[in-house]
Amino acid sequence: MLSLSKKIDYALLALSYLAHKPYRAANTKEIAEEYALPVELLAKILQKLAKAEILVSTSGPTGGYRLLLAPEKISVGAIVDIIEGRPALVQCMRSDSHSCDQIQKCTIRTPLMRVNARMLDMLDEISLAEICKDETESHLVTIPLLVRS
Amino acid sequence: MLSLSKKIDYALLALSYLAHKPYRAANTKEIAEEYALPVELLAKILQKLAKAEILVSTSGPTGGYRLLLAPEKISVGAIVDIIEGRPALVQCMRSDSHSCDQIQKCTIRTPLMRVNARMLDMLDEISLAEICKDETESHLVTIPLLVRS
DNA sequence: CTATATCCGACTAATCTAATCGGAGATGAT
DNA sequence: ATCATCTCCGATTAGATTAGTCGGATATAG
Repeated sequence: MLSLSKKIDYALLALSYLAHKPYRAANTKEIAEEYALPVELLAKILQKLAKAEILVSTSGPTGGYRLLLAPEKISVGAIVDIIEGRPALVQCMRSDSHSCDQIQKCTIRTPLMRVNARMLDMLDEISLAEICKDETESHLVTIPLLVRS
Repeated sequence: MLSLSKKIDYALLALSYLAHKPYRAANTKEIAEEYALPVELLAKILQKLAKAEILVSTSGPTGGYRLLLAPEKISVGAIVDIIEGRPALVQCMRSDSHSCDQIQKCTIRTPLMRVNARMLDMLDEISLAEICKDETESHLVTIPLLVRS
């Protein structure tokens, strides 16, 4: 219910990891171990991101993935889109299934589409940079506490 | 993935039906037939809404449900909350499960909580009245097309 | 040529959601 | 008073979605 899939979680974690290491390629195993994620699953996620040209991949030893765009240029909406397809509040708003089961008397479709649009807008407005930056913010919370005494 | 459950759909349909008939009680069967919904499932949904004092119920023949509040006073967020519990973008933000599986190195928790809060705010801002009103609005779209020739 | 990568489809397992079933407790109408 | 028609509630089954696994192909640095 209104939750992100684990795939999206994993994608965000991996992307934030890569955003912090822009100078070199990181491979699937390395990232999976960092966050204790299932390697094969993460692999497929990274493959999709590479195919969508969010990441570049290089094969062979010393290979791995690297961010292709600046974190500011990547939106959470785009990531969701790539990995799970465009989300929809209700099934009848998905690109595949056009018909509301048998509900032809549905009176709430139009307003719900507006809500749906608001949700998509929200996701598009959030950049990967925003998802990454808060390491520094939580440091700003921690350090004063250490300094206090 | 970021979708409402059918229970929520059914709840919104039922509530919009009741909003259009404020003068009398409607029973489960009547509403279920109107939208071709499974009766027993709808029954449980209405029961929850009644328990949460969104609806009042009266038993026996001629009984049924009636809206207790004006549609403007009921938010979609509240309905979601009653039927499925407070939604959360990721599991670790739910009131029950406090711990991120094994991911202690999670770097994205704080920013995601902010996104989560934005989503909840959005749901709280949308009233049942908004979900109901668009019958008239979609008429405003249709009529000019008919008038055109 | 070999070890280490990405890549990709098909499959199984686990979880979550939808729907059904059985039966108890009100209450208005006859 | 009893009967038909409701609400009410827990337990269970069925179905759909998501998570995770497996086997094998292709690329490449050393």
